[in-house]
Amino acid sequence: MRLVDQSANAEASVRGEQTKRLIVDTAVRLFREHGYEKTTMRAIAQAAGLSVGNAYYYFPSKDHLVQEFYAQVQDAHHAAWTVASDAATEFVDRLRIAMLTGVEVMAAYHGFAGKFVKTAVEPGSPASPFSEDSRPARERSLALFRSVIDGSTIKIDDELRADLPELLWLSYMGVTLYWLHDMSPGQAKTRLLVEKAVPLIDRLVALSRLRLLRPITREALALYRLLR
Amino acid sequence: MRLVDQSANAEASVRGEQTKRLIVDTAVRLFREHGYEKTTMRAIAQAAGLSVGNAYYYFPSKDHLVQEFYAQVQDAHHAAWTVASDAATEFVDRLRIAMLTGVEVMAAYHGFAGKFVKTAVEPGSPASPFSEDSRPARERSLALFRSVIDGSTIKIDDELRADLPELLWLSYMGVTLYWLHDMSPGQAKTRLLVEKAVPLIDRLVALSRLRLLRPITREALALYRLLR
DNA sequence: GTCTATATCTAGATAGAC
DNA sequence: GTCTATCTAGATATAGAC
Repeated sequence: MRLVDQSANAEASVRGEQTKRLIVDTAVRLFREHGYEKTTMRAIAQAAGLSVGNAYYYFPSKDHLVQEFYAQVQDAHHAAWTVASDAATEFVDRLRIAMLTGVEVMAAYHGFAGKFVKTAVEPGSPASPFSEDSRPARERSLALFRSVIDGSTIKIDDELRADLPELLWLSYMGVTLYWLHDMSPGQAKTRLLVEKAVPLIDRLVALSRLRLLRPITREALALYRLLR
Repeated sequence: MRLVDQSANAEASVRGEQTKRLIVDTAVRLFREHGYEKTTMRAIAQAAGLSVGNAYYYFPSKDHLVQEFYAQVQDAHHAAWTVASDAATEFVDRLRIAMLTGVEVMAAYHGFAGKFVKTAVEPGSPASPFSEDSRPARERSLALFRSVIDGSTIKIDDELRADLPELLWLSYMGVTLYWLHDMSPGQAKTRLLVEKAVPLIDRLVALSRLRLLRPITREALALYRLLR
């Protein structure tokens, strides 16, 4: 009896997962094809062959569907990074590859990504890159930037080393924010930003080991830890 | 005849200005009292004794009313800064005062300022601090940070000097972004950020004159100019 | 627990009459 | 310039089927 019930529940939740997946895939496809705002909940439901109420049964709001979109971009970034970083051992090369592959996987969505950031920057929003809901995606992204360092031959100040992955991730968030507002053809300015800023970061990391700059590095790091 | 017509037009546009002003004042008051999202266009119109359509005759969207809100905060910042900075001559003091007065005039709106930033970060939004519509407010804010430098006794690298006001303004935008997400009581963490980060900026500005750091300063500045 | 259908609410935005 | 009526779309409520 109990066994049967569990089996029924298991099958039911499998069906539920499939429906959930169907909604996400349809939504993301329509976002891609028509943009975020022009894709209505009614259109998503209709294209998926479901009722609007059913979509809201699985996702409390349209914003929550964006979260799933992030996850897909995240996966694409990870895949592209894994392939492209294979042979690179220099920190400066690995960081450039990490950022450029990130920009590349986002490229197709530049037209409407601006609509997403609206909800992402709002304090308390589940779509915020700093939110609890975003933790899984954030952890994966942080792991990527940890691998940028760990796979490289760079020497890093011991104290900086612990926080560097997070700092690189933050700078990648900054690049993303710039990219959103970058209206140059093919977002060429963002690529230029990466090409030029990455060597600067590389030099700063190296400089931070100098006696002259050590105090200010320590202070900046202490402040960062205090306020994050 | 022509004279009479012009007079009539003038009177009409005066009345128009009054209506416009009435809408703005009512909207900003309601934003203050109930927050942004809970203040509907209907409520604004009703409280002002006008129709919704009339409000839209003067302001193409609710976002455009936010712009007016910014302007008022801007004015308050300028007034507070002028009073508080009077006796300060050290760059580090003046920058701290500029940032802290800014945080103070925004304090009352912390609860709902997060709703504003949603529209402000969207590329192409008139409410963006980088937009053409925001130019007047931005110019006034830039003038404030120019006065931070000009009223001080600090020695600055010649090349840095030209862009420093803009860089300080940018860092103030960063402080504002942190403040939005700062849920500590009284936004104490943001105040701490200002107290600690301002001396760091002060030291960085001083360090940038050193021979050792000059090349990297030049490069960073060149990149900034290229991409802004 | 999964899903449909439909009516309804809310609020930003617009159209057209006066 | 100003109004009323209307549209659109996110979101909710309800009632019921499997």
